[in-house]
This record gives sequence, structure tokens and C-alpha cells, in this order.
Amino acid sequence: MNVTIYDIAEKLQVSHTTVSMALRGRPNVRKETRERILEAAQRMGYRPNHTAVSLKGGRTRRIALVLPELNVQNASILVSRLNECCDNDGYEMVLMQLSSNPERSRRSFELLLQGGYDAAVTYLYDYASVRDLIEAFLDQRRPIVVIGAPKDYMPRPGCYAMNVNNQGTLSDALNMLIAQGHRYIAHSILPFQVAESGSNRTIREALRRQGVTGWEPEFFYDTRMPAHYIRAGYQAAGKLLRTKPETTAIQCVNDLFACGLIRGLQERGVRVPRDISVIGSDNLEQGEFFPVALTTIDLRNFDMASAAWQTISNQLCEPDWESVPVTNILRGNLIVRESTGAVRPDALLTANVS
Amino acid sequence: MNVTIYDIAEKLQVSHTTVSMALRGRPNVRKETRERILEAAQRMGYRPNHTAVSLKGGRTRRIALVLPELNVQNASILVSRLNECCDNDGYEMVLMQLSSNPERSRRSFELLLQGGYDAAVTYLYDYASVRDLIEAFLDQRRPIVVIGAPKDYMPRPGCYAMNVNNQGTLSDALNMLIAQGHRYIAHSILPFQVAESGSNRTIREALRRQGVTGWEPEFFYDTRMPAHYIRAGYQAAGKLLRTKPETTAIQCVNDLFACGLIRGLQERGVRVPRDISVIGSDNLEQGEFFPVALTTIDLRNFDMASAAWQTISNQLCEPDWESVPVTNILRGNLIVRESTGAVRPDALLTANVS
DNA sequence: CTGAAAGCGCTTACAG
DNA sequence: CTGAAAGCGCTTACAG
Repeated sequence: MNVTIYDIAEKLQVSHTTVSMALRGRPNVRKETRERILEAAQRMGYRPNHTAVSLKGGRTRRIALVLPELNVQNASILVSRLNECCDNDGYEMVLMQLSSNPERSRRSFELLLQGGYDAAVTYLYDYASVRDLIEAFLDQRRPIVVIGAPKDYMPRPGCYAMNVNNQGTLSDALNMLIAQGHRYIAHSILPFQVAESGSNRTIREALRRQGVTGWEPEFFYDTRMPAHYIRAGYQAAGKLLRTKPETTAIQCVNDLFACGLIRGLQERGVRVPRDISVIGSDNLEQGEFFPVALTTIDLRNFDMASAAWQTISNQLCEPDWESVPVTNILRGNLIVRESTGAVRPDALLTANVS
Repeated sequence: MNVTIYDIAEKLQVSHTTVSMALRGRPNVRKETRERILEAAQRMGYRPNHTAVSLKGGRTRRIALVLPELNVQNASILVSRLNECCDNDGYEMVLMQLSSNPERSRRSFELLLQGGYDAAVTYLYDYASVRDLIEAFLDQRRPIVVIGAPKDYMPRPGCYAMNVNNQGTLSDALNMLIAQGHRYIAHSILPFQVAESGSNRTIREALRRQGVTGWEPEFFYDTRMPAHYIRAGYQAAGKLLRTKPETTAIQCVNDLFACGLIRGLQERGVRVPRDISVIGSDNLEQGEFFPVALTTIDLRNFDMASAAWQTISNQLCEPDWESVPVTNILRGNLIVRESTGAVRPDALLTANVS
């Protein structure tokens, strides 16, 4: 059904070896022979069988990007940039979406181990539950870039951790908010987030320096649909007003959550940024065009993708399974738009009183 | 490096044939032998080599979903639903993003032809430029579902066209708008869209029945970045107000464009829906939570994905390369939210006068 | 310059 | 119940 090198060889009365050599551009084929072969291949509609090439060569030139299913949207820049990098170097990027069902999720990951991917990039919330699978991948001597890995994560050859220094950017955000008069600054936490103990401490300390004590920055929102962020944000509005009515500013888990939250607040007559300032995270393109343009933290997904591919590409060209890589840390950028602003005088008053 | 069936065979002093049989659950292996093999495989961390299995079996159990790169967002429901369907049946779905650069785009498509995908689903704007590649895919006897194909598209075995009946839903939308008093109803067109001659006619006719003549519904917006819809919508606002100031309602190419447009209008002091009603298309989850919740047309991407997989799955189980399939047409759903409403009295007046 | 042979890891008739 | 052999489509030493 499909044209193979044997078909070409037969038609031209040469060996399949010669056909293969000619097609691969090896110099040891007479010019005339090569031309005949190339011409015939073209005419017969020959296309190399990627599966066979992979089996023989032991490399598929295919890499996997593994994301939590419903998080693809937040990482769309990462997806398209990594795709572009792979493309440029003749690799194929496969996007693998991990279900939020752990059983299915592990099953998908198994495909990663069996599918012959040359390398992988992961960007997950929950690394603990797939740790063994990542180890198995590394045991196969396939490099992996682990974005957003916990700080203590597996320092071992072939495994490259990359992170954004949230604390640094968070400090920028806090400085701005404090300068704008905010004192009751909250910080949303969702159940499946890596507990960022650091953020809470950073906020608490910054506030203490302003004389604010006894304020718990953590706003925990429990949602059963982990990644329907926008809906979660929308639903969280009520709880925020109920449980932390003093809040004048909140930093959200991501832009979608922030978008939903703003809508939810608005429905309750609370205006952004007049009554509450909102900061997102991800720097989705859309954020700029929301009716209240979103102040956000750019997680540098574009640069993350570039760096990830650079790393993998190096490791693929000159494998190094000896040295233990150090974590690559990028600093996020605070992008200020309309959803943050000066605190209302009465809110400020409340804060000073406490 | 990797454990193969030969390694297991050697360790257990049986043939690799027996190992393969046992692993595949063939009944012709003595119970005790099978158990020893299974146990050893487990212990040694054996994982079947997908590439080898594919080469032997001629099937990869991998299917491709081909989308224009920057359109993934609009189709996110399609992506996740198809992914889920494949998952359920033990297939792997690979998302392939076609660059807007035609050269690169064709190169990616070549990977589809060489990659050994068992089937493909495409959802493209521009089919003309990849027509030959689709034909080649079909020549390989791989089924393909073509969503959004032009009406005259390749009726041939193995090629399944699926469409949403936009005209029907558009009529629903028009009925609503007209009942709300709208007479100057526009319709956005972007350069790379399949010219939907039908839509313009449908609108024009509906309006004529209301006595409106001489109104050109088409609002053409030329953008060089085809799929940065939200930005395009934002930038289009000025042109809309300049070139079609009478407009009281506009149906947009998609939700993101609509979102950007609303922002752009708002910056110019034009309120939605008070001054202009806006209808999107795609029914993105976010649309519900925009500060002005978006009225939109649900393109049934979820059902589309289910049907596409059903079709492919059937064709894979019992191949039929004889009968020519008919186009499967779903009807879109109009979802009414806040971005549409009654026309303002003065606008209505203008319309009646004309 | 050309081709016979081996092999990538697996499965599936087929013979014992 | 078990195993030797052939083959999926290709590439790469190696011999001529």
C-alpha cells in the first residue's frame, strides 16, 4: 500500500541499500544512480517510514510536553514557543495532557515511557505522584526538563529543573501595593497547588514592616474542579468577601482565576480596582484586553520554553550523564495594568487603625 | 539500557517468543511459565517498545489532531474531549499545531504523513493549501475527519467531513436581534476566513424582510496576525465606529475577537450592550465570566470531538474504503447572555427612518 | 560505486 | 506447551 525503499529498488533494479544511501544523501552513490533514485522516489510518492527509522536509529526526533489537562490554556505561550523551537530543529513536539484523575494521569505517563520520546518537558502541579515515572524516564537515559519542580527535586544527571523566582516578583508586587496604601493583602491558594509556604511569609513580613500584624494573607479556596480556574475565581468572590472582608488587594493563582474573581466581585457591587486591587499570574494575552486590564505576573513562559529546548537540544547533541545540573531560575516580571490602584481612603484608615 | 523481551528470555532461559506470548496474554503459555515471565518483567522494569510494536503491527494507536497554531485556544474543548475519547480506547492523541507560515505548515503536515498516525482529525481555516497532503494521507488508507471543510470537499471513502450549520444558528441570532429592535446588524470577516458568502446573504435577507435595504452587513477587518483574535478585535473597534457608525449589533468571528472588541468599544465610550450588542462564537468557558458575559454561538466542539472519534473508531475497527461518506452537520446553539440586548430608542429611530 | 548481511524490538504463523 | 524462523522498513558497517 505504502511505497518502500524495496519498491523503488525493484523498479530500478538496484539494491535497497543503494536506495537508502541515495535517499539519505550519502556521497558514495554514483551521481546518475542517485538521480534516478531520487526521481523515482518522487514519482512514486515515497515517504520514509518514521517508525522504521526510529526503531533502527533508536531516536524518534519526537519530544513530549506534559501538562495538566486543563492547564494548557495558562501555558499556551509555552506550548507554542516550544513547538516552534522543536520545529526549527526538525523535531516534533507532542503535547500530552494529563488528566486530573490520578489513575488516568499515570496511564498517560506510561505512554511517555513506552512511546520512544527522545526527551520531555513537564510543567505540573503535582510531581510527587509521578516521581517514580520521571525516574524511570531518566533511567532510559532520556533527558527531561522539569518546570516548577519543588526546590528539593531530584538533582541528578539528565534532569533539569527550571523555576521562576516568585518571591522576587512577589516582592515587587508588594512594594507597589504597599506604596499604594494597601495593608490587607491576600493571596489565593488552591488545594492542589504546591504549598508555597514562602509566599505567605514574604507577605506577612512585608506587612509587618508596615506595622500590620495579626493578618493572615492566605485565602484558601477549595475547589473540586481543580483547573476550571475562571469558574473557581468567580465562585471564590463570595467567600473572599465573607471571610476576609478587610482585604484591599489580592494576588491570584493565575489570570483566569483573577478574571472570574473580578466578575464575581462586580456582581456583588465590589469594583476593581476601586474597592479591591487584583493581581493575576501568567500574563495571558487576554488579560490586557479584559474590560479591567489585568495587572499580572509574567511567568516568563516564552523564555522558559526557549531555555528548555536549548537545554534538551544540548543534551541530545552531546549527552552528559555525569554532571548534576543546577536549577535554572528566572525572575518573573510584574506587569502593571488597571486592576490595581491606590487604596480607598476609608480602607486605608481601617488598616492604620488596626 | 532498556529491558527487552530478549533480556527476560535470557534470564529465564526461555525463548523470546514465549516471553512475547506470555506478555500479550496468549493462552498457549503454561500458567507457571507465564507467571515467572510476568514477575520477571515487573521486577526488571520491562516496558514494551512502542516503536517496535508499531512497526510490526502496522498501527501506532496514535492519532493526530491538526489545528492552526494560534487557534488551539478556541478549540480547547475539542482538544480535551478528543483526548479523552482516545484515552478511553487506549489511543494516544497528538496535537499538531500548524504554523501560519505556509511553508512550515506544509512541513508539519509532512510529519503527519511519515509519522505513522492511524488517523487524523483536522480543523483548519485553509484547506486549499493542504489538499494534496490530505489526499496523500487518504492514499495511505488512513481515515481522516475534516471539520469545517468547504461544502464541495472531496467526497471520497475514508474522508469524513463534519460541519456546524452556521446559517441555522445565525438565523436564531438574527431573529433575536430583530425582535430586540436591531436593524443595522454587522458581521465580522477576517482575511483568512473561509468566505462565508452565506452569512452575508442570510443577514441581508433577514433585514430586507424588515424593510432595511442598502445596508452592507460585512465588516471586514484586515489583520496581519491572523489568530491574535483578541488583539484584532480590540484594534477593530475604531474601524467599526468609523466605517459603520450605524451598527447596533455585530456578530464576531469568535469569542476572543468579541472580547477585544468590547474592550476597544468601551475605551471609546461605547457601552455593550447599551450602545452595541455583540455576539461571539465558540462558547469559550471564559465568555460566561467576562464582566459583560458574552452572548455566543456554541459550535458544538464537544459533540464534534465525540462524533469524530466515533467515526474514526468505527473505521479503524471495520475499515470501509468503498462507500463515500456524507457530510455530518450539527446545528450550533445560540447562548444568550449579557452582551446583547434591546436596541436604544434613538438607534431604533434611525433604523426606522431609513 | 554497489550490494549482501545483520540488526533495531517486537509479533505471528508454523513446526515440533 | 515451546521455540526457530520470518518479517515489519529502515540504516550501517563491511566485503567486493
